Amino acid sequence: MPELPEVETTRAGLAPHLDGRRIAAVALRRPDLRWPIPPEVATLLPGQRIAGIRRRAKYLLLDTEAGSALLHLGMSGSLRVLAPDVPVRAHDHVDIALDTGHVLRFNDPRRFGCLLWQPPGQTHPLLQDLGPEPLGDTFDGDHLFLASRGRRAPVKALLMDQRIVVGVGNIYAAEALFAAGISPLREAGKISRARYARLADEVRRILAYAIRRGGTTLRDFISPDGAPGYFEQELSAYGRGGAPCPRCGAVLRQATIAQRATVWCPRCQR
DNA sequence: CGTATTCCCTGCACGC
DNA sequence: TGCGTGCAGGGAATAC
Repeated sequence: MPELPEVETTRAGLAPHLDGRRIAAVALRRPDLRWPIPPEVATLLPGQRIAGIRRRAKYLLLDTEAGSALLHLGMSGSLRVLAPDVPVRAHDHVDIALDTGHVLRFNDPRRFGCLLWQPPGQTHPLLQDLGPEPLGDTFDGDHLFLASRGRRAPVKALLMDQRIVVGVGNIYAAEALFAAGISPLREAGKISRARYARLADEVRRILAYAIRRGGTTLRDFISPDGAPGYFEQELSAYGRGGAPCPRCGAVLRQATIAQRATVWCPRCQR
């Protein structure tokens, strides 16, 4: 499923095919994904030149002078640049045809994704309250430490709160907490500054690594497939409940924390 | 305000 | 083989 590294990899893969191109046509096969697709997407985008494609958190913004298309891949969405003769498949909800003849196609079986509109100079409400980028300059251990004071929720919930820091989903929260040796159950407000420094470092390291890996397998976006490059066998904790801890061999525990399946090592993570 | 719960949707892995 | 069931997930909406 697309997490921040997959979204960033998607952005990087699409950019060479989209930058500077003119949009020839927009085809909406479905009027809604998670929310209704606003009319501007179909009425304003055709004829526009693509100034660039940006990422903010797990959102992608396709910028034009008329405004920006705001996309989220949800958990099953994908964007591909395809040759014009590639047949439409199930769940191919939106086509954005380019002047090159290629088509930017949005496929999303579960429709947790969205396609919305952001007028020029405005910030969409969905982007309004987002926290800092984990790979940006303003995210570090002190940020987590200060944001966590007074919080009684488990640290895993804090880490996945997009108002605190963006882009850390269930997989990377589990992996970062494992790497930092912090129990996901620990009360966020009771964790030391030093331990948050370690956690922030691990978040950055793991996300950066995953982006590097994704980048190697998603190079060619003009192709019918291309799976995300973060392979399951590289995960230490996520999805491995009941299996031995890769560091100490103890049986990894699994429980539901903040409504999400969570795996951790009861010996390594305190 | 912070925290917990519910819901959206479909594909897939199960068990019978 | 085919059915039913439960689960997965981001994050907004809702409830406390």
